Amino acid sequence: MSASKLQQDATRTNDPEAVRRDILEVATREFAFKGLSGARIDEIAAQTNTSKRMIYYYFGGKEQLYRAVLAQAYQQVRSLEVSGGFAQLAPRAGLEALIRHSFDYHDSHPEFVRLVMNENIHHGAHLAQVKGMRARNESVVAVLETLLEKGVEQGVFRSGIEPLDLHVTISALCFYNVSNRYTVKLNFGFDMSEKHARENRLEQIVAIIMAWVGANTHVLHPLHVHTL
Amino acid sequence: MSASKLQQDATRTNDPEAVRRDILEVATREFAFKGLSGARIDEIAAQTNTSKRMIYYYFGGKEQLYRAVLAQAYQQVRSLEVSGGFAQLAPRAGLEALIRHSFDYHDSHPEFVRLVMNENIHHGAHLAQVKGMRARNESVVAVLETLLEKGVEQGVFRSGIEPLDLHVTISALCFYNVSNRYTVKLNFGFDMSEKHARENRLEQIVAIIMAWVGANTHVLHPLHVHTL
Amino acid sequence: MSASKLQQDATRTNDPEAVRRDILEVATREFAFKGLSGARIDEIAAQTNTSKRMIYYYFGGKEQLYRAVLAQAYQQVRSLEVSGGFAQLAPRAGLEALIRHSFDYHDSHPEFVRLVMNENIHHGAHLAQVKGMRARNESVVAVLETLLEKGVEQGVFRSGIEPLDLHVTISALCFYNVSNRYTVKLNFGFDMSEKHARENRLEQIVAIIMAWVGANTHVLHPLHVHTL
Amino acid sequence: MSASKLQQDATRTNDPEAVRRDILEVATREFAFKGLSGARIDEIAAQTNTSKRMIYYYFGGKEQLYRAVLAQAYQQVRSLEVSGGFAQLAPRAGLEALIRHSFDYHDSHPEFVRLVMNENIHHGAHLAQVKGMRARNESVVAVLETLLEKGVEQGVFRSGIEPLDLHVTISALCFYNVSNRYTVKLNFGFDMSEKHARENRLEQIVAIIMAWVGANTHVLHPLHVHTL
DNA sequence: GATGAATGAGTGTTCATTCAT
DNA sequence: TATGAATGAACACTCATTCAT
Repeated sequence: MSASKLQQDATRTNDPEAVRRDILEVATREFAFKGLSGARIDEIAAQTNTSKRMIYYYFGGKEQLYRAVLAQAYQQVRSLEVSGGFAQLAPRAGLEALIRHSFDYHDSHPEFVRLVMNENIHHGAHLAQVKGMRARNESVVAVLETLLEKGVEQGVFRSGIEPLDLHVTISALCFYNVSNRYTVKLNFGFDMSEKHARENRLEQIVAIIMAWVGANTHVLHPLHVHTL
Repeated sequence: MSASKLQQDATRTNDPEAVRRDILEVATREFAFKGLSGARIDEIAAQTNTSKRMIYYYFGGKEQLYRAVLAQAYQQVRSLEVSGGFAQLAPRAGLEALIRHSFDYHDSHPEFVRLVMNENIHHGAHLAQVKGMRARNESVVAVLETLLEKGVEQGVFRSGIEPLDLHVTISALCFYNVSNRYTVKLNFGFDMSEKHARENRLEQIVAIIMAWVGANTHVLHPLHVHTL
Repeated sequence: MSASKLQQDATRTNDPEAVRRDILEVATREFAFKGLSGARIDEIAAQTNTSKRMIYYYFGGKEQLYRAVLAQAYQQVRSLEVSGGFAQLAPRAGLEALIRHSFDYHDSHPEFVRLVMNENIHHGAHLAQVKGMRARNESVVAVLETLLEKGVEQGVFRSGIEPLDLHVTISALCFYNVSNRYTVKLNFGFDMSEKHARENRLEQIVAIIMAWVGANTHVLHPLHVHTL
Repeated sequence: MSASKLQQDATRTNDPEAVRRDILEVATREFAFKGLSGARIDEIAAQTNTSKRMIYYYFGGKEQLYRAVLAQAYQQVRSLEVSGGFAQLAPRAGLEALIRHSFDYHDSHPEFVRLVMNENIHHGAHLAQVKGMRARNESVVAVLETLLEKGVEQGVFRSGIEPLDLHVTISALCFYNVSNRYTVKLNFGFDMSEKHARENRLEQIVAIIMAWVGANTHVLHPLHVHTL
């Protein structure tokens, strides 16, 4: 019995959850690559083991499928972050581990990064309709809060840094390294996706954030020089 | 008053350059909002003073219009950066001014930010066809190089920081603050576009970078804790 | 039950092959009448029992539909010629039968003639992309070759005539009688499509070719008088 | 002074007849190549020394330009045929000379051939509106009539052949050799436009017609074998 | 649940033609 | 007389979605 035959049988063998997963996986790739309006239902269906009709059967339509993709993508990030156990580590070690984890996650999930870009292009219109976003995300900030508090107590972090600001800083640096790969390559001829470049950049990001949150950092008064 | 002067004042301006600008302006907005495939030529035309037909007369097609929009957007950023005269300032003052300028530019040109996001979603396929990108961009890195060199010489910056890495760091922090506004809002309920939040974040970004490049920063050895 | 009701039912009868045939038939007429660029997909669709959308579903596009029409038109001619059984007849009878068949086919298939004209106007660009043309056509020449060989052997045909030249001669005379009907009518007021004219012309064509291939024909040395 | 400059001046130097000729020449090429609906006014204008506006100024529109092209093409053929002086020659010599002339004319004017094909595709709709077609053409038939009459009188041609039938036969054989070049090439791999093939075919055509009209030709009774 | 066929509203694009100068 | 800009109607083609079986 051939492989394709087996696959066909597998689909026929009435595993609704497998069908859902199959569709979702293909759709994630397509939406990440081409955006909501750029992706084609026909192309998604063609890459699936099922037919186009099933997409409508299981998800209802293109937009709903897109939302399901979004929800699933976010669910994965956050669940990993919480279960990382960073809060239990020593402050510096915990923060650094969290940074490294964030960097790696973005690096190994470019589709997630592109989906988030897409949502921002669309003003978050679709993410807004995905339930439970807020709750899922706030746990990450809680972890950072714990680490910051312990760090300040132990004298290794300076005070005055908001957990959310720290999260945004980490995200910004990790996100950009994946999100803007193509334009950076075209504008400067520098390939941020190369192994060496990625390793290098990770150390830089750790250094940047550690320098900022470090207790011994002299934060000089900004000069407020405006030239425009 | 000359005849041509009179006609310029007339209602039917017959100014090809103005028509081009009109189309380009509307198209920039539409493409930034909806992406290449999401934007509609009909809708763009409807918002112009001309007809759909003229878009084809002036630009040739949807993709070419998109490319013209991209090229113009990049041209504006870089020309401002170079003419900023940052290289002539004292190292710390120059760098800080450049950061503030970058932040302000991203903040006041969200369409540019979205266009860049879009290009990255499409793997830079269209930007690749816009000529002269590389040359335009390298001047920014040159400015940073000058400032870094002078700073190290004067003992206010530490050595070992690559100009391009510094540029990427500045960009990442400034870019993200605009690009990811919507998802941050939805995920954390925090509005990064509010006046107070923006002012606050700018000072943070300056502090982050200054702490990193500062000569007196203790860069501790990374701990290399991997949790994944 | 009304006529339109009947038609609607016919379309619903879910017979893909019938839909294909329907489209192909209408398209043949339209392309023959107006050429590739002159024909309109909308008009073709309007004359079918299906919609414009289905033309794309079944054929992919205008050019592909045109090619399908071409391929089908050629398929019909050749299949008839081969199955004519001319090669089995006595040389003179076989040749004459083939001429009469060729004349009748052109006469009763003016769309085929016009499609061929069209292809020649376009330098055969589309026919070149239809597969299996060469193989289909060479069988006709083989039939003529058999007849000529037998005829020379039996002393009823003169030697030295190439099968392909004979085919071209037959084709030229039969083709022109249909292809150039309109210009001949306008230039000389003579209607070649009238029953009497057609019957008359067929006998002439038979006579012309028989006179040429006949064993007893005195072929005089050409005079080579050039007047230009 | 550059070549293009000279040309531009030539156009500017107010020679309306030269402008007309220029447009007509380009249009003949384009219409012959692509047919009426396939040809583009923009492309014709681009190949001209003048602008698109001038085509409308001189000819009124696309269809009228097409008609002007048609009229001019026919004018050239016929004027050459009449002035050939074939009627003054001995019957056989005159007929042969006329055949050779006709072959050469078709051979060296493929655009004319294609224009005629085009007209036939369009049912002669446009040629019908060109005045004086009938008168121009009947002179050719008159020449053939004279030759046939003299030939029968002198015993070198058999009687019973209509001048117009003879004309149609000559035309058919000469026309097809140019008109159907592309399909013959694709269907049989035989290139009728090669020098050797053309020379060969001309002698064949002369032989075919001479055999038919010759006084000594035995025209056998047709067998009337129908196989369809 | 599953499949190929069908659909209508829309989407980018082209074309002959005319206007303003 | 000549030129670039402008126009609207038409044209080929696409897409998400639904129907019949």
